[in-house]
Formats: sequence, structure tokens, C-alpha cells
Amino acid sequence: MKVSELAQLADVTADTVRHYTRIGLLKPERDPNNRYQLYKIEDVKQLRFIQKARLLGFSLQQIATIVHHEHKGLSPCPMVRDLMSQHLPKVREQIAELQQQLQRMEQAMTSWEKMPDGVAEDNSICPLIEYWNNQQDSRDE
Amino acid sequence: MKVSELAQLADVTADTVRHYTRIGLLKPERDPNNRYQLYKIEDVKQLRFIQKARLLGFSLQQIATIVHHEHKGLSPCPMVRDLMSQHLPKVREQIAELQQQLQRMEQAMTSWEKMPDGVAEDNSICPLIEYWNNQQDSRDE
DNA sequence: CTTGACCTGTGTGTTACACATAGGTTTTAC
DNA sequence: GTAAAACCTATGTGTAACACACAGGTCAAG
Repeated sequence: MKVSELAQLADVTADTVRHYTRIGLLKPERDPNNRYQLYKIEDVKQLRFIQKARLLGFSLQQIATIVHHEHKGLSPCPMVRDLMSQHLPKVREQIAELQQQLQRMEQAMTSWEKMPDGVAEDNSICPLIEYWNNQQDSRDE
Repeated sequence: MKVSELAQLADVTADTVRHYTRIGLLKPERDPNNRYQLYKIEDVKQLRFIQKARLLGFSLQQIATIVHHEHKGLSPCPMVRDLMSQHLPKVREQIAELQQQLQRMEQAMTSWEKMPDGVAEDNSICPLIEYWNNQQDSRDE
């Protein structure tokens, strides 16, 4: 089947299919007539697998490694557990960082309510940003 | 002053200074002898401003726009308020997405505790991922 | 057989830098 | 004074996961 047919079956865009093909996660044949990529039924499964793994936070490169292990007959499962437990704290950290930033933003918005707009008078660029001081962040770094 | 001197004064890497210079956020002179970038004292302030704005979630392009407005004598403040209020919900959404993903990951890890590793038997790639089903996500999409 | 709709592969853009490279400059040792 | 070492520079490229633009090929209708 062709790119967009596969894409439709797995509910992704054709660009996604092309991208995965480019990085080697899908290995279609080539139509000798027109050089189109030709995919098989198994590729639908592979594509769905990729989507599931992505939902679990695996990167495309990690997925490639997992698939590669499997193709060599090795069980990828231990690695999968490992990758996941390594990745979990990073996600927690990302959330924490974003929450800190959200706090900064909300605090700034609140304090700005009392401030007038001001043309940058002399040697300031934007007084809102310039005179906003973040007490939180000076602590933890 | 030279790249790394400016970098040190504003507590960023020299690469960051070069990056900002490349995209036009800093406009140093050129030393006619050796073509080195030469920065002024104001650039320290500009650089610190950028860092503050980044902490508040502004992208470099938005910062460039803000600075540009100011250089034309216009007050960037209304735009700053506007950009911020547009960006706030996006950050909240990012946090929500990450939290959903964290939930998926934790749930998967838990359910995997009872599952054995398994070589991909026949036509499966990694049973852990493959037989993990996400009930949550099928609902909200 | 030609028009138009649709499809294809490939190149490039996105973000905010980090890194590699080749080369220039300055300091130090002698 | 000079040569090696240490340091600095500008620029090109890489990162993640695609989206988009582009020029051209393919296919069905007429």
C-alpha cells in the first residue's frame, strides 16, 4: 500500500509515515515503476506500536532501539522497563519546571495589573519585564 | 568587550551570546583588525533583559519583537500583556498533557510489575508496550 | 490526449542553543 | 625573539518530531 493509505489505516498523517520511513522505522519496498514506497500489512502494526510507545513517552530513537533488539531475537522488555524508569523522573522534573514557570507568569500578570504601560523612558526596554523581580528563582539556583 | 566577557557578565554561555547575535538580538560592532564581535555595556543589560523575558516564557522571537517595538519608540507593554495572556493557557495545557503522560507511564509501570519479560514470540515487538492499553486516552479523543 | 485532482519524494523550517572544526590570538617558556 | 601552549573566535552542523513547500509524477474523467 502507498504512503497515505498506510497513514489512514493507522490514523496518522502521511508526513509522519514519511518521517518514520526516512529515519528507518519503516522499511517499505520501492515500486520499480514509479519509485513509490510500498508498505505491507505488518507496517500498520508497526506504526500502531510506535504510536503506543510514543504515548508512553519513548522517543523515536528509543523505539528504533527497541525494534532493533526485537529483530535480533532479544527481548526488549528489560530495556523497556529500564528506559521507562529512567524517563519517569525526567517527566516529573519537566512538570515541576513548567509549574514554576506558570507561577512566575501568574505572579507577573498579577503584579502588572497595578502597573501602567509605559514607553521605555530612557534606558529601559519594557518596564513590565524589567522591573519584575523573581524572588523564587534566585533561591533555587 | 568580547563574546566570552559579555557572557560571563550576564552569566550565560558564550554560545548563547553568539546565538543571540546570530539572530539579531545583539548587534555588536566588529573589530576591524580581527573581525571579533565587540559588545558594549548596554548589551549586558539587553542580555539580562532577555534572560528575564525567557524566565517569563517569552520566545526569542517574541523578545525580538518587543525590543523592536521599543526601538521604534512604541510601548511594548500592551503587547507584552497580550502575549503573556495568550501564552498562559498554553503552559497550563502543556502541564496537563505532561501530567496525563506521567499517569500513563505510572500506570504502565504498575501493570508491568505482574508481567514477565517475553521475547517477542511471534508477531509482537514488545509485549509490555503492545498489550498495554490506555483506557484514559481513548476517552478524551 | 488533455485537463485537473491527487499523490509522491525530497529539501527546508521549526526552537534555543550545544558541539565540532579550523583557524586566529595571546601568553608563556626558553 | 621565537616557538609552543593555551585560549579564543566565527561558522557550520546537530538536536526532536514532524509540518510545509515545492516541483514533478500518476490517474480518472472527458
